[in-house]
Amino acid sequence: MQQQDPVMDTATTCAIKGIHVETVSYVQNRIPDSGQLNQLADLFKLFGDGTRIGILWALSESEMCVCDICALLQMKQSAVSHQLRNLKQARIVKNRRDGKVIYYSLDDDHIRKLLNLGMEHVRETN
Amino acid sequence: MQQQDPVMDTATTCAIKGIHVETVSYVQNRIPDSGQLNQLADLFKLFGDGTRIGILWALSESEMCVCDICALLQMKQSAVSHQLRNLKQARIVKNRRDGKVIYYSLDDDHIRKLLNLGMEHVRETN
DNA sequence: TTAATATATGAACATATGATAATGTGTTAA
DNA sequence: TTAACACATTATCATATGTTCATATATTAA
Repeated sequence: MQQQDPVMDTATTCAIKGIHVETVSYVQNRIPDSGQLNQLADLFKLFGDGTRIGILWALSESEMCVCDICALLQMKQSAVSHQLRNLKQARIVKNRRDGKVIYYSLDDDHIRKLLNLGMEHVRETN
Repeated sequence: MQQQDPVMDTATTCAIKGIHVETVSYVQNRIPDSGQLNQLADLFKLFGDGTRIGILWALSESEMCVCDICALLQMKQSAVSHQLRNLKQARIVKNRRDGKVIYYSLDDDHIRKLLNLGMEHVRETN
């Protein structure tokens, strides 16, 4: 995109007149539809909590059962179970049953990549 | 990690007795400290909102001023400004002033990679 | 200096979210 | 079948979060 001067445009919802019409339409044609953007936001939302990130990072190291995670992260079983449910609904984790025990693991290798890429950014901004 | 049988352990915070001691200590040695995990969660939290994802994706296509974003996403100037502030504090976006206009852009190429990687996952789970 | 524009900020409010307690479900072993 | 265990679910509550309205700040042009 090249630089443009702001121009007058009366057809905006916000109270402001000077928008860069070319930029806006350029971006409009390249941005995903709001459905996909919301799905993407919902995915990241699940990464946006300290305890869930703990669970995910743990599962990226090894398959674990619910009470292993409780012990590791010092959380109540109920809280862990609730979060695992959220993560499973979004297909971020999967599970298998072996007798009374249910083992959880990451569903997809994208998850591991996202964790690592995010951590790279965190470590660089320190 | 090899499979282990659950064992009895009375020193757990949750009410459950059968944890895989080896797994838990294995993971405990590999998981980042809670400070870093929280920083990582805070980063992803900012990606976990539809309007912010819209802003970020837009900025990944082109530098834009505040009112361009308002027009593009049909949002109030105030709402956009608040979110840009959050994104800037986390060094996810940066800005430059040119007269009365302030142009925003992504601060870092990690951001673009995270967006793309996340979208890959979204598209595959559909 | 004053008016107009672009953006930022503060307070208030409604909604979303995560943790908890209590209870329910499913599995195994006695 | 009964008890014990691992996990899931429901309801509730306190807190976090995003948007809005009103107003403040900064820059430019007249």
